[in-house]
Formats: sequence, C-alpha cells, structure tokens
Amino acid sequence: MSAPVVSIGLSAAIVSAEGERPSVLVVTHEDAEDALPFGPFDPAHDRTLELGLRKWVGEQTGFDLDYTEQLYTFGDKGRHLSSADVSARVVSVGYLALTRQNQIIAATETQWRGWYQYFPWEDWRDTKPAMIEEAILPALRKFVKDAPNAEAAELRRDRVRLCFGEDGIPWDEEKVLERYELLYEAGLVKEFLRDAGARASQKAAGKRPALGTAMMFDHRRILATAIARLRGKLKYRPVVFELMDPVFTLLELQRTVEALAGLKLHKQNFRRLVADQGLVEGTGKFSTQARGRPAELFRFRREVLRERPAPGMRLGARRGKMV
Amino acid sequence: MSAPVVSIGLSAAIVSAEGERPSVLVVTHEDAEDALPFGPFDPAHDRTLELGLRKWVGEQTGFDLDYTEQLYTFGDKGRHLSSADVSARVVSVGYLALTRQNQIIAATETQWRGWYQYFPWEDWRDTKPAMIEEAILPALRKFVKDAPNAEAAELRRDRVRLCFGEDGIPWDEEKVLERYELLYEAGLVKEFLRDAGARASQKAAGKRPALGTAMMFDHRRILATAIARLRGKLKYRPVVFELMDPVFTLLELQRTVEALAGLKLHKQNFRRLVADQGLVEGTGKFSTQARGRPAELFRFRREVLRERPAPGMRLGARRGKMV
DNA sequence: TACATTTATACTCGAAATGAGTATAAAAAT
DNA sequence: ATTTTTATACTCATTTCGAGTATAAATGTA
Repeated sequence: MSAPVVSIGLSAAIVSAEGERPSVLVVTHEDAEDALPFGPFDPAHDRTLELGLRKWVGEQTGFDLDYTEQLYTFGDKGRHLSSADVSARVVSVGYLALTRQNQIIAATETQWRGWYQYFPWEDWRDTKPAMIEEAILPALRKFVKDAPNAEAAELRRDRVRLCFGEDGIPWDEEKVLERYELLYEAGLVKEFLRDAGARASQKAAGKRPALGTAMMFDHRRILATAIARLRGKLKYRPVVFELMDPVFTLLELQRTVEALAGLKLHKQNFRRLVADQGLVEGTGKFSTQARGRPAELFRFRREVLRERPAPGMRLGARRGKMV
Repeated sequence: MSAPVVSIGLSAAIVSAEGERPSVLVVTHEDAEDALPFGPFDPAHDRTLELGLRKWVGEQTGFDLDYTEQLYTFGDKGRHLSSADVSARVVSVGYLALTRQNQIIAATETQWRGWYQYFPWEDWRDTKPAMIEEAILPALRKFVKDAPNAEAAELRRDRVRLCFGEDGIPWDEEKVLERYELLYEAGLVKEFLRDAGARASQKAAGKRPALGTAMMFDHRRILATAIARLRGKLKYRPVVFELMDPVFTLLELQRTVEALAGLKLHKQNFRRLVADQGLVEGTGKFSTQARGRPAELFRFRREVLRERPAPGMRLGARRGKMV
C-alpha cells in the first residue's frame, strides 16, 4: 500500500448576526468564487484539529475565534477540486464559529456577507420566497420526471416533498443541507455544473436556473451544514448569545433568532419563553431608540449553563414524539 | 511547507441490540485492548469516506453495513498512539452503524460485546449504578480538589455536577461523551494512563480506579460519541427500527429503546406515544411467549418517513424551552 | 378448579407547555 | 389631541406529558 496522497483541509463558517442579517466571513477574489477561510492541517505542529483551525484563521483573517464547533468531514471525490493539482485529494473538516463583528478584519479580501445571498430560498421571515414556487419547484418537478425509472422518480418526489414541503408537509427550517444537496443533484446550483464539467462530458448544461451565489470547492455545502446545525442548536442551547452584544432588548434578541431561523416568531410567547427559562436578566436600564415605548435592556445569565442542563429557544412545535 | 504525514483512519461503532443488550462489534486480540473495526481511507480508490468505510468493514468483518452515519473527526495528538510509528499522525473519522445480528461474522477475532462493559455507569435501567456514588464521585471530588487554582476547581465542580447530576440536576442520558471525557481528564480510565505514559513522565499513576474496560487508540471515545448520538437521535428519528426484527411486540420495542437509553420507561405512555405517532401497525398476529397475555405483533410503518418530517421516540421531558 | 402471577391494553386525570390572542402602557410622529 | 409604534402583562383553549387505575387474557400453582 503506497503512502496515500491526502491532505486535510480545515474550513470555517464564521457566523455573526448584526442588524437582523446573519452573515458569514468569506474570502473574495476577483475572477473566483467566494470561499470560506480555509487552511491545511499541519500535523507536525497542531495538537488538535481545532487548534489548527484557530491558528490558521487567526493568520488569514486576524480573527480570534471564540465559540467553535466541528460540523462534518467531507471527502467526496470531485467536490473539492483544486486548480493546482487535480489528482491531490483533499478531505475537508468543516467548522462553525460564532462571533460578533467587533474584531478587526486583517485581510481586505475578507468580508462579511449575508448568508441568504447563498441560500435565498431559506429566508421565510417576510413571506415564503417566491422563487420556490416560481423557479425551484418547477425545476425539481422536471428532475423528478427525468428520473431513470419509476422507483427513482418516487424517491425523488419524496425528497422534494420533504425538503420544500408540499401536500401539507410543513417547512422545516433545519433541512438546509438536505435542500442544498437536492438542488445540487438536480443540477440547479452552479457547483454541480462546475464539478460535473471537471468530472466528465458536461453534456446537458441546458437552461437550468443557477440558484444562489456559488462558492469555491464544497464551501457552500459546509455553509449549509453550518446553518442547519445552528438552527437546530438554537433550540436547546443558548448559543444566540454568542452573537449578541452584552446588553440587548428582547426585540433585538428575537430579531436575531428570527434572522438565523429564517422565520418570524410570536412576540409575547417568545418573551414568556425567554423569561421562564431564566436565560436573561433585566439591567434596569432602558434603550433609547427612535420609535415606541423604550424597552428594557437585558443581559444573558451565563449561570443558566450551570443551573439547567439544556436550555434552548423553542421556535414552535418541533422535534420529538418518541420513537 | 513539507508534505504533512497524516493518514486518515476510518472507525466504525457497529451497534446492534438483541435481547435487551446493546452491543458493539469489536476486534479482540490477546494481549491487546479491544478495538473497533478500523481501517485506512484510500484516497486513490474510495470515492467518499463512507464508501471507504463500507469497503473496509466488509473486508475485515464480513459485514455489509446498512444504516451509517458520520460521528466526528478526532485528531488529538497523543490519543491515537500506534505502536508501529509514534511519529505518524492519524486523524480518525468515527462512524455509527446500526444493524441486526443476523449476518455472519467472517473473522473470529470479531465479536459482539455489550456496550455497558465499556461504560458501566451508563446503565440506569435497574437502579443508579452504585459505582457512581462509591467510586466515581469520590474520585471526581478529589479531582476537583486537586485543581491548580480556585477558578479551575470551580469549572471542574460544575462539570461534575452537570455530568453526573448532583444538587437536583437530573441525569442526562445523552451526556455519554462529556462523562467519558471528564473521567479521562480525571485520570480515571486506563486510556489516560496509557496516553500519559507515552506522553511523558507517568508520575502520579497512583491508586485511582480504572473504570470500565479500556479500548485501543481513542476507540472508547468514539464509542461514547456513538452512544450519545444514538440516544439523542432516538428521540426525533425512528432509528430503533434498524435494530428490530421485521415484526416485534411493543414490549420488545420498549425494551430495546430502554436498553439503548439506559433508562426505564412508562409502559402505557410508551405505547400511547408509539401509536399516536403512527410509527407501527399491527399485523393481527400474536406472539406466543411463555408468560402473560399474548401481545400483538407489530411492524414498522416505513411510510411515516414520507408523511411526517421528524418522528421520534420521546423518552421523557427533554430538550428545549426556547432560547 | 380456584387463584395468583404475569403481561397486554384501554382509559382517566391533573399539571405543564404551547399557540394565539386581548388589553394596557409608554414613547415618538403627525 | 390623536395616531403610530413598541413594550409588556394577562387570558384562554388545546395539546402534551407524567402517572395512575381498571380490565383482559394468558400461564403456573395450590
């Protein structure tokens, strides 16, 4: 067995949310797709993968990561194409990091981008995005029809129903990755054509919509994983507070949760939930904004982490009826 | 930058549950610790990591994996020591696979082992394991006391409370990994001494208990991750059925869930939950066992996967009060 | 055969959580 | 002075959950 030519890449979806806009730190180059901060794991010097990531991100973007969590390890051949060496195989370990936008960004090519630019169908705060009915579902129905046989068509139909919620199946804001993968396989994102082109014939590059902004390598896939994980975690861990300023109003908190989840929430119930959970405490001070009655400023009660095992942010009926 | 000397290892926690005993497939060698089926990722031939795993497991154990799920990628220096080459760095990607014990095991060194042999403190079905009060908590209190400073002691105390549930904090059966990591850091599992011995001085190898059966490399850590993931997933996905025969009684189903979760459940409520969820359907046939009234045989309704987004098995109050 | 034991299954009941309001207060804008 | 906007307190019906009770249907045993 010869020495395998693998290298391990560490990618980070560094997320923040200021002003109701969930954003991700991307590295932009002219003539190239946006990329996540990305660097090699150095086995000689990095004691753990996460330390390798922190070092790398620090060097490349000037960021000192705080909350960090491993997402998934992708190793699919053909979905991480490097222009340098097509034969080299890269296995990439994706991470999610949460931060505020108060750190200086060292490199000018590194910028905050709203994440819905990459996933416009994921933002249901105002209305169901029109593109779902207008572009996505028609194209997916064609994808179902083009299945090689009836059985495959059935499988595809079910995936479309579950992912985009037809016939009474409700929208599940956590299925971000499943939706992206479905669109990829249906050839509706630019990455598919790119990867397919490098793979083989690039025959049917027909007139299909290219949904959302593409990213380099498999970085949009990693970002989809990050959003899905964050949307899920919101509900049972107080992670939003990693994205909040030290003090905030309850409406600001709610807007941030809504921005991340891509959904609107019931205000009074949100407030009840947050209060009942003991997640925040009032400061006695009040915000002075332009309109409306001034709202009290709250701060996160870090102690809950020690008092209760799994405090989260219910977003509506979710998860779990036994078996 | 020189070519990094990394290889990628693929490890699988292959789980089954027959006769109320959750088991894991281990490779046993005389004079060596038990190991999970483990093999290298071959970038030249394996199109994806998961395919590499399936190939490897098939060759080594004769198993054809069905349900498979990636767990986590571990790369800690010093926690995956190979006797062959101490300098080589192994990054291992852990997987969870679920199966029934109806396949032939090819290699004789490969055997089913009850997983509570490795985690005896995780089985609360009959009573809270006595070893927690008798051995674990005293040793952990010493660990707290030995902290380098007051602040570190406080952190350690909190971890002990959250992991093993003191002062009214309830036992959380999902914290399997957190508990193992805590015991590792406190030097209460054999792997710690082994890794420390290879690392450095091996000074205080004192009279500490060695809890549970040790495993090779970081395989017990991977198994802990697998159990934790499975215990969590039970609640929102119908994964138990991967471990059941095609037909089963509701009590058999309940016993399997209990075995995995390490908890006893309320029978009538379990039945209500399963029925309300539409997870099973009666076959009209009845079991003929020795004692008691015969129970109806049920089968899993695979269709639920297409009807409802996230059917699971509530195990009691869990997860999620908003933020 | 009568009765104890074991398991299955149906049903009840109260507490808590959830979803969807209504009502009222306190500010700025018109 | 009135409208608009936001904050915040409360209500109410429904659902879910945890914990039982009651009854049925088998086997084992006195």
